[in-house]
Amino acid sequence: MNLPLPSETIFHVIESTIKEYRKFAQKNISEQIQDMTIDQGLVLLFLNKHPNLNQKEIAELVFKDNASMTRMINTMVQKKHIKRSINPKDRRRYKIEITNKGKEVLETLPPIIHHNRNLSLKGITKNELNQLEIILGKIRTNCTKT
Amino acid sequence: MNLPLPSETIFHVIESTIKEYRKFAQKNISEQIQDMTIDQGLVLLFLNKHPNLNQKEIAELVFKDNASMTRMINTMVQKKHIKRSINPKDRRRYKIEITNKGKEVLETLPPIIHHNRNLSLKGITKNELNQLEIILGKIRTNCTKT
DNA sequence: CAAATATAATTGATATATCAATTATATAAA
DNA sequence: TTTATATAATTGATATATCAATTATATTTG
Repeated sequence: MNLPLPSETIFHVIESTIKEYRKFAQKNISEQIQDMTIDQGLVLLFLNKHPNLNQKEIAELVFKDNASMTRMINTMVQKKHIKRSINPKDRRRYKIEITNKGKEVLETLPPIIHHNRNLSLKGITKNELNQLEIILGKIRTNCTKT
Repeated sequence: MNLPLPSETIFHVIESTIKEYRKFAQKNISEQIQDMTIDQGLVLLFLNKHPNLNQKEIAELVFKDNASMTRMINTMVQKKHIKRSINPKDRRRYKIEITNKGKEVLETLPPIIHHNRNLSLKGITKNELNQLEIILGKIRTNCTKT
């Protein structure tokens, strides 16, 4: 069987792209905010917009599993960016709240992220973005529906 | 600043696609081979095609850093899929060789991987793949050259 | 209602990711 | 040739990824 090497496939290109973006974005965040990962930043952004998300829902939004999310939330609580409190309506799930310190950090994030997205998408047309989304969507569907 | 949520961006789509593909591919591998990760499989494929790769070069091909690669090679050595030996021409780098056991596993990999790629790219035209590659390439370049 | 099932979160074990520091060897420059 | 610099790999520390098992609480069903 003449199997192309992994490095010759589209998956390699996809992986390489998202990894470079993450490196790039992380570097720009680290230059302005100490001890903040991209994913922790994303969690703050999601919580800010949707304060009633529980851990499971946040996990899904940032592509983590529940176990990873538990530990990630732990470190964010340690850093006092968020706090956990029991949700009396359903004692299985926590209520996650952004602290004042978390809110301060949150203030500084949007311009950095905006800048990251802008630079990394420079020169790419709306139409190309649409194409990208459609094609990737097909691949994703193939993987989940098969 | 009205920043779109991360889940509304193209990066979310890219990340989601590659993660679903990895899940899908890992599931199909695990069904046939015990205790084998995608990345370990990729390392075997690369080594098979290019036997003179050192750890640093392999790392680059599978998007790991050197530290991760050291540990990954450790576990692959433990599992007796590969072995390390000193390279007399340059005693800083190891010679990595696939063992007979590694070769046996390697035999079973290509059909599985072929199947994974085929299914996940089903219904996607050559032209779409080209588009995908070009657009992602632009993003990647923006991230590395900025 | 009581038993069975489902859900959210945690924990343990092991692997991998990441950064900084270190070791050993090779190569370049004074 | 000695010194300085560069390279390949390792190690330590901490965070995250993943799977399986467990706990606590809710919900469904008989």
